[in-house]
Amino acid sequence: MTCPGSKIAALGRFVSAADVAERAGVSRSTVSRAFTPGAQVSKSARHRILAAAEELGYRVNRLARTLHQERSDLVGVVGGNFANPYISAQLDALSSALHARGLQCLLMNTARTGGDVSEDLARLLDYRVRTVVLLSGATPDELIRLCAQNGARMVLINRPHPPEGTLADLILCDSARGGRLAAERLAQAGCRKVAVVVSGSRTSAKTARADAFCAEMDRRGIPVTRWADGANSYQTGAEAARALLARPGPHLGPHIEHDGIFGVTDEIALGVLNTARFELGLSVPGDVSVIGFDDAPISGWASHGLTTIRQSLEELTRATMEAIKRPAGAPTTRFDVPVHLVERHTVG
Amino acid sequence: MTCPGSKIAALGRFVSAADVAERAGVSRSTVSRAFTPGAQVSKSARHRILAAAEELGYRVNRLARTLHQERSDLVGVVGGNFANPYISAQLDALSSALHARGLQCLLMNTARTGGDVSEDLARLLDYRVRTVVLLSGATPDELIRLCAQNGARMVLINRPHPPEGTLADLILCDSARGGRLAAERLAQAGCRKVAVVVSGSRTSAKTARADAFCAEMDRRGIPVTRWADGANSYQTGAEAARALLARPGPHLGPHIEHDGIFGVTDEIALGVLNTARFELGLSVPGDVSVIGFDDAPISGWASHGLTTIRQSLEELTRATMEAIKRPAGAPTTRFDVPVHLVERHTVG
DNA sequence: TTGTAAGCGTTATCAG
DNA sequence: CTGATAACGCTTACAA
Repeated sequence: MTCPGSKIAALGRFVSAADVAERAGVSRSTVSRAFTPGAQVSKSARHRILAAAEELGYRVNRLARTLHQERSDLVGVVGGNFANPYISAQLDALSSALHARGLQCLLMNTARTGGDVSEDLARLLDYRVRTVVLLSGATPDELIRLCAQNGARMVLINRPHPPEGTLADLILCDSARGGRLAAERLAQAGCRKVAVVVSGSRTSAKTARADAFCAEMDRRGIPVTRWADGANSYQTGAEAARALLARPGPHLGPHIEHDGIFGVTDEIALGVLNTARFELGLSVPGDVSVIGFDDAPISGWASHGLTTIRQSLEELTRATMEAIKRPAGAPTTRFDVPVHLVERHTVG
Repeated sequence: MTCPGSKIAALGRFVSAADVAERAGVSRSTVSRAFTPGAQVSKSARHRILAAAEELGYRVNRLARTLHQERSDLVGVVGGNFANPYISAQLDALSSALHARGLQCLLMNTARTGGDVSEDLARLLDYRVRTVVLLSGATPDELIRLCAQNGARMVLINRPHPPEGTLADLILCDSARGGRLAAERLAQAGCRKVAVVVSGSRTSAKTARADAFCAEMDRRGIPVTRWADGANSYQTGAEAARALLARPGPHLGPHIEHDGIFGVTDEIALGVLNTARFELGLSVPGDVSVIGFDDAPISGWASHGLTTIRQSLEELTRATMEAIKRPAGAPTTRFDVPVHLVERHTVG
């Protein structure tokens, strides 16, 4: 730095426009104008102001700026499991897209919270977020009401049965089709007794996937066991595999065996797959076929090669951004994200 | 709802304290007091106010509140690769811990940005974050200066050579020890010619891990090839494996072979591992040993069983939260996160 | 082109 | 216990 007198003076507080105004010898309004895109300021004033701001480390306070505008640049993103291989990829893509659009991502992790979820979510509104995006987890009616009353938009991702009177943009991958595709594929592989592994949660898209799977199997007269317990996690898949694929033996009680398993998320399916292969010593797809849902990046890794139902991350992110970009008063819509079978090596 | 006249009237804008005051028949100040923990309000007034607020869907505007206080509840979290298996786990833990502490997480994804990174990061200050946490990516001097000038704290995670005069809390896992442990383990396995795979980035902790690894190998007289190219990704590991483990043959040019590879992150190491096993048909650890760094959750999966250097996620998160919780004026410190070898099945 | 003044939704101070 | 009133840092008429 060659600017004379530019010794950095840490104020211990945020630099304000008044500080800059004083340094540049203009009024606060002029400083404001210098930072407002379409405003009229003389070249020399702008130059002095920008220099002063640079020296002092001034940045416009967007919190204060937001007090004037009806919408902030804050987008609340809510989820409960950012370590999940698909959700983390989704979050990575979404946060990147938001950033590119000049929007800020206010992240809220609702998992592992003892308290009131609806109170937690409502906290997002304290920051006047323009939109709340629900990636996963519950959708309390309370939040819906709050958003509606405050004119904030909501974007619900993969929530097949949105609460009554919801004022939200819906983004849905075709769970019914996906579940059906999974069933068809296992049937085609010649499975005679199958199972579907869902997490314990009630209202999610996972249930819809499982339902469609069961319906299609029913139609074909193939018996299906429904395992619905635990979280949406690898561990759940592992536990299910131990129970559903137990080999008959003197100490094991009744003989339970399945030759095809559908995990409603890839993480669950990978838990099933690895447990079958490495813990139970089964051949996949020789002894049992496994199919998942999502197509998370790691599912394609050679260590897994999981056959799965893909919901395109690009499409999903594009649709989410479309919804977020809608103007405040626009009517709500619904975006459908296509789904298709990705053939790999875990179904016979 | 049994309240008469409680029909929800969506205002299309955020509900303010003035709205509540009018409905409850009190002044704005009293409304404010009703929402301030230690304040004095009559029981009846509080009751009326809370009821009105509930009906209208009022929430205290923390943006406006922040104008008065010197610190906000916003913590900026910056990273570039949230889909990485270790970073996503870290983000999951951190966001959860922040939430439990009543702090909000303002997430910024700096990857895939064409623009000026330092300008992007500075945008966080526009929201008056009390602290900026850098999970990964570059640390522009510009940002350091800006934070210092504005009295915002910084927390630098695994940035071994912080810029000169940095006013930041440092959180460091013992890269030197980790790199050495990896080298010792490969040497112990009898490796004679090893390689280390780093991503292309310069200033990160990954370089320190690689340096320590090389130094220890040098000391032992074991030749080491350094592959430093591409991103911190699975793909980088895969490409490195193809180059470093190429079998001799007429069309391949010089014979390049290594019997031990250290990937400076688990994601890289997993790329090496899977490519060696499934694409090159090599036995791990029979033909080649592979060791990683991080101990991401998926490294422990039976499909991988990666031997790795673990940096405890719990310790890391705890230290990060400690740093975040420090009061505004507290002197900066340094937290060391221990590191140890996790023995699994990819080193002979 | 610039400055003055009002207002955004809070909280804090100070009378009453 | 409550209500004016003055900040907080900014934007935006309005006036000069």
